[in-house]
Amino acid sequence: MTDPGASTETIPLQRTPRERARAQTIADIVRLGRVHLATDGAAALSLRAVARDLGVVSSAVYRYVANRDELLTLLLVDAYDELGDAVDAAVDAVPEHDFAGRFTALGRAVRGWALKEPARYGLLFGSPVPGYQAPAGRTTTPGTRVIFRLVGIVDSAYRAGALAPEPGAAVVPSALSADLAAIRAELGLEVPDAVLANGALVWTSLFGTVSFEVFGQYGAETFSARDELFEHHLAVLARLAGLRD
Amino acid sequence: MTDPGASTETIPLQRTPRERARAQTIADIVRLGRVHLATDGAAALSLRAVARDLGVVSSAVYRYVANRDELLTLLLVDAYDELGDAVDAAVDAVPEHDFAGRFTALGRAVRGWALKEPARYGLLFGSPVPGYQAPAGRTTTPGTRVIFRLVGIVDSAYRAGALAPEPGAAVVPSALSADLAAIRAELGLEVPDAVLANGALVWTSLFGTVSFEVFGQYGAETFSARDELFEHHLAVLARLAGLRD
DNA sequence: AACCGTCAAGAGCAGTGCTCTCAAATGTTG
DNA sequence: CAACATTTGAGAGCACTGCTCTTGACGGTT
Repeated sequence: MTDPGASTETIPLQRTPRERARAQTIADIVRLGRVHLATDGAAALSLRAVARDLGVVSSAVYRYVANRDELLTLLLVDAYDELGDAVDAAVDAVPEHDFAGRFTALGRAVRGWALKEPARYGLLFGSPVPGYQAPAGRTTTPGTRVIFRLVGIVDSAYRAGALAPEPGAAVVPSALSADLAAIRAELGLEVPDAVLANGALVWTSLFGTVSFEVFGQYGAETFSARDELFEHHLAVLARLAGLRD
Repeated sequence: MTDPGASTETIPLQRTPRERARAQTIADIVRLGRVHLATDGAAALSLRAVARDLGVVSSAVYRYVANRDELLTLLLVDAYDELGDAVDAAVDAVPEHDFAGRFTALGRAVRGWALKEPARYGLLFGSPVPGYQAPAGRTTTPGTRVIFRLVGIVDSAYRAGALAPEPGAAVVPSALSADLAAIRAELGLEVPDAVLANGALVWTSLFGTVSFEVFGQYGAETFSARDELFEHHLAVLARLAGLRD
C-alpha cells in the first residue's frame, strides 16, 4: 500500500507560481486517486470521493482533470512506471552476465508488485474498464517497459552465446515470422524467430501465472505453497526462454 | 454474441404454475443480463437497464434477484457452464487416444469462446469486480471444469504411457509436493509431481496467452498473425505438458 | 490600481443500487 | 363459484455517481 501522506511526485520545474500550484494539485489528485484505486479498484474510482479527500467540491476537480477517464489514464501511467521501476531495480541488482538470474529477478519483481498492489495490477493487466479506452500515445511507452526488459535479457544471452538451443526447433510460419521480424527490427534484436516466439510465450505465461494468483483463480485451498509454486513455474519458464540455470 | 431472442434456458420442472412463471422470469433476467454483460462489461451491468428491457420497473426485478451481486453470480455460473460445454464438445470430438489433439482442441475452444465473448471471459478470468465476492459454493464446481478436463487429458496420457518424459526432471519442493498430493487424491490422478506442476503452468499459461489477446495487451500493431502465434504457443505448451505431437 | 485569467462553490441533470409502501393481479382453497 | 392469501408490479424516495453550467471571489500580471 502506498503511503498517502508521502507526496513524492516528481513535479517538473514550472515557471510561474500558478503553474507550480496547479502541478502540485494534479499531483495530489493522482496521489489520492492512487489510494482509492488500491483500495476499491478501478471501476469504483470516484472523482467525487477524490474531491472529498482533497477537501474540495467535486466540480473543482474538473479544473485539473478533464474527466474520470483522464484520471484513470494518469493512474495507468503511474502504475506502469512504478512496476517498470520495480522491475528495473530488481534486474539491475543482478550481475549483467547472469541472464537466468536477471530473468528470475524480473519475474519475482512482477509478482511481488502485483501481490502488493492487486487493484492497480488489475487495472494494467485485468479486464478492461468498461467504457474506457487507454489513449495509445500516452500509455504504450510505459506499458512496454517490462516486455522490452524481458526480451532484452534473452537477446543479451543470445549475443553472449549463453542461450541454450531451443528444445525441438519449432519452425514458425511465415506470417508470424514477419511479425517477429518487425519486432526484431524495431527493438534492434538479434534473436532468431523461434527464440523470440518462445519469449512471447514466456511473457504471457508469466503474467498468466501472476494473474491467476492475484485474481484468486487458484481457489482458496488448492495451493498453499504459492511461493514454491511460482518459483517452480519461473524455473520452467527460464528453461523455456533458453536461459539455462 | 448470444441471440437475445432464443430463450433456450433449461428450466427445471416446477409443480405450481407460479413457480413455473417465476423460473421463466428469472431465466429471462439472466438472458437479458447476459446481453448487457456481453455488450457493456461486468462493471456496467445495471439492474435498471435489465428491468427496462424486461418492460418492468426496476424494483420489480428485486422480487426475483436479491441484488446486483446475485445477478452477477447467476451470469458467472452461466458463463462458466457455457465455456465448459464448449470445451467438452471440442475435446470429445477428438479421439480418446489422441491426447495432444485433445489438448489442442481444448486450447482452441478456450480461445475461441474468449474471443467470441470477451466481456464474459473478462468476468471469469479478469480483474475481480470491485465489491463483488463470488460465493464459493455456487461457482467453484462450474469454475473447475476446464482445468479438470485439462489434467484429465494429461493423466490419461500418463496412464496410457503416452507421456513424454518431463524435460529436465524438476524436483518439486516438499510443501508444493503436499499440495500436489492433495490435488492428486481429490481428483483420483496418477501423474507424478513434476508433470502435475507443469500441468498447472500450462493451465495458467494458456489463460495468460488468451487473456493478453482478449484484453488487448499485445497492442494494436505488434502481432497481426494472432492465429499463428496462438497455434505456436499451443504447440509449445503441449510439449511442456509432456504431450508429444 | 485595474484587469483578466483562474479558481471554488453550488445547483442541477441523468443515471445507478436499493428499500419501502400500496394496490392489483393471480393462484389456491373453502 | 366466491373468499382468501400470496405474489407481483408500480411508484416514490434516499444516497450515491459523472458531468455541466453559472456565479462570484481570489490572485498574479501589467
